Amino acid sequence: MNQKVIDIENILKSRGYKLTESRKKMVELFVKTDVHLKPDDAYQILRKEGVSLPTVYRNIDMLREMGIIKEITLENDRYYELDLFSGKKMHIHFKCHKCGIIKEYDSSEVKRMMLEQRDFLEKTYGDYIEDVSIVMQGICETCRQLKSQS
Amino acid sequence: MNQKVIDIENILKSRGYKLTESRKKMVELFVKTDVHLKPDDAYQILRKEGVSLPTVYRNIDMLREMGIIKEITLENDRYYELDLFSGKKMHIHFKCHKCGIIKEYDSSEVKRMMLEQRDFLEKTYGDYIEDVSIVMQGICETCRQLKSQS
DNA sequence: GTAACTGCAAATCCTTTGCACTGGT
DNA sequence: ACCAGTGCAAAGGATTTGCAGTTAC
Repeated sequence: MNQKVIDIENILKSRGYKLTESRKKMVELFVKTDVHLKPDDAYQILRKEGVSLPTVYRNIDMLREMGIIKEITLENDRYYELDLFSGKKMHIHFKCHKCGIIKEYDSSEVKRMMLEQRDFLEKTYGDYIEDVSIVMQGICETCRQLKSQS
Repeated sequence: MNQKVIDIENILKSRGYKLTESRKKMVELFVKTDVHLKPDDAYQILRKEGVSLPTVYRNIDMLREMGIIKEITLENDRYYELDLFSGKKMHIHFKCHKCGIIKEYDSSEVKRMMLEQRDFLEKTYGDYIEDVSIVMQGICETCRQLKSQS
């Protein structure tokens, strides 16, 4: 079994949570997919294994409070994704408002710059910044090409 | 009357929209407050002038499509604020998860860096980025001080 | 005059909750 | 055996929609 899954399960147990079937399945799902899922996305997959919607929501809340997954909000939708092993990971998402695709920019260059910005802002404003989420919107490469053909 | 209000009204008229009472009042509200408002915040103010909730939503959508206001999503809440005269304005918001206060970082230094990043990402990934919204979360200065006292 | 706009009420969608039952320790 | 965790059904809150009446042009 995946080591991350085992680690997370141990964390849950050590904090007094029960390792139920639904929780195991949810943890596996988040580790396996490793991308943003809406609660209903997770439900559509987990329902096949007999997990109910309220349980999906309840366990999302629990995993979030434990810092195992994190929330990203884009427009009216909330997404969740694995966060535990990401350290001070920065989330830089792009959403195309033609086709709606969401992708994550994983550029170390940008992350490095963003870290500098964070430190600068902390110094300037005195706030303690735990989390940075950047959402960019526009038109993705694919849609741009479609556009120029028509 | 405020010049911005007049400008926006002219834009709406020129695009074939009717300048109804509710729209005038909404435009004035967004220009006057110049901060993020939830749909219901706007409604609580505008209802006193006889504007209904569905109309608030419908006109928010319309003003957004016209690029006059823009949406910011923080956790489960959607906020809207004036965007027309902001050019390629970057929105950098900070939310304290102790007291819930939301403030905008208005640092030209960070905006300059963010512009570089945007250009870099456009080149790297080929997407056309129209809009950048950065949400930082953590603990604000005030709450940090309260914490250290206790 | 007429098409766009509005208010009202109802529908819809996402999320949460109450409660009795079940499963993990 | 106990209490956290679950499914179900129902409640709740935000947003959207259908429709008949109204207003700006």
